Amino acid sequence: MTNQSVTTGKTRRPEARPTEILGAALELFAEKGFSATRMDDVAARAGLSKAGVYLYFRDKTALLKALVEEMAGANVAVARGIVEAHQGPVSPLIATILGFLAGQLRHTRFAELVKIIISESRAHPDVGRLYLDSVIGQGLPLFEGLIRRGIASGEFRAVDAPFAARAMMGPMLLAVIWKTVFEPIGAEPLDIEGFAAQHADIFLKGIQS
Amino acid sequence: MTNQSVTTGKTRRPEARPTEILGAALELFAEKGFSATRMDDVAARAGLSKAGVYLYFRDKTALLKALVEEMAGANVAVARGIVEAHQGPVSPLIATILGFLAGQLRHTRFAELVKIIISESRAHPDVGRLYLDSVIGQGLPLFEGLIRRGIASGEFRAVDAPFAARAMMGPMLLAVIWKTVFEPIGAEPLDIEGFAAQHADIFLKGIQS
DNA sequence: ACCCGTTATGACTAACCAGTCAGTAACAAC
DNA sequence: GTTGTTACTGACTGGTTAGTCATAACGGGT
Repeated sequence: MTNQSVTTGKTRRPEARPTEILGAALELFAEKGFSATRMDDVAARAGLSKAGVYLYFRDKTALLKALVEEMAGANVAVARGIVEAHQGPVSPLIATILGFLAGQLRHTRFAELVKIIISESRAHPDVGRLYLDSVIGQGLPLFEGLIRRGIASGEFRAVDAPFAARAMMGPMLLAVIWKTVFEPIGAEPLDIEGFAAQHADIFLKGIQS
Repeated sequence: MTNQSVTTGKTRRPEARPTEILGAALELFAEKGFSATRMDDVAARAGLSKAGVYLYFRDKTALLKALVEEMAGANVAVARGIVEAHQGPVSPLIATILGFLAGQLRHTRFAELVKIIISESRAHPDVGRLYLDSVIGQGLPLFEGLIRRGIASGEFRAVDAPFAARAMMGPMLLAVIWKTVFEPIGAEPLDIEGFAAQHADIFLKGIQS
């Protein structure tokens, strides 16, 4: 509307900046890790100067927080919607969720982001807490509820719901670490979707009544 | 034999140094993380000067490598011994191994070390590779073999052994991350042994034929 | 044509820390 | 004692980089 000027380097496009900067940051964080990424790099890839980045984000950490909020927020909302809308036996839903998660790990930067949070949470506890509150604190109760539903309906035997929910997520975390830590240094690639399917199969048989 | 002088600060004790330095390093790495630990800190806690540390270890990385070799080497050897000596049905052995691992996570710095390897493997790929070769590369085949044994004897159904072995370890990795990443920033503590037991129960029922 | 607020930048600073090196203290041998 | 060797240290260097600031370009409004 307002600004139809050329897309050349030096033009100013205030509204587009934050998105561009976050895009650049996400790419670089995923490629090189958080601490190895210099603010100059982010700026360069976003097409402005380092000082320019600081017009839109207070901190290097603010970049990471924004990325976590963005990705986490979206995913949790989707998951909550699916879970709450679902009727009938929960087993297929659990399998679906695990498959969906596997797809997310393959096709988005979700895995890399989780790995960064794990690596940086000692140096940046607020980021860790943000993830703990907005992803784990939302997601785990959702899964616990699902398992409780299954127990109540007689579909599952009486396992400990918090433990079971964590056991359900464990292998997905392993997939994250495998992909982001060990594949880059030479481990043979893991077929995440196949793995998730096999895990769902074992897990569901394991809690079936 | 040779050196019976006083144990005062400035005396020289060449034989004891490496152990003392590694001990200090392990404590500090576990407390503050690898990059946040300064060589001066390690030196101070070990009771000598920073330059002194460099008489015994080439690098900061060399400290980490030595720690990984030490802890990993020991654990894998034990596991291999137990697995190879075992006769009869493998289910109880798998439960035992998971319980043993849970104990190790609670009572040693194993979890912290794993977390550090995960965090630092981008900046120090040789450490990552060392762990990949000496722990994962040794441990996983061991568990895969166990599962194959169970399948062959009719104890387990025909699951994919590599996937199943990873599904078996996934929740233990989650315990590592929970303890070292989220508990320090305020997550409620996880009863690792209870969790491991519940997981073993689910997992074994899940692969039973 | 000229403002003037907004958007942008180059150049700088301040802090941090792994790793080095020239030199010192302790001990052993004689 | 004196000398040679080993164990050790204080003080320094060099490289790195997040965040700042004074100054410049832009462009819409009049």
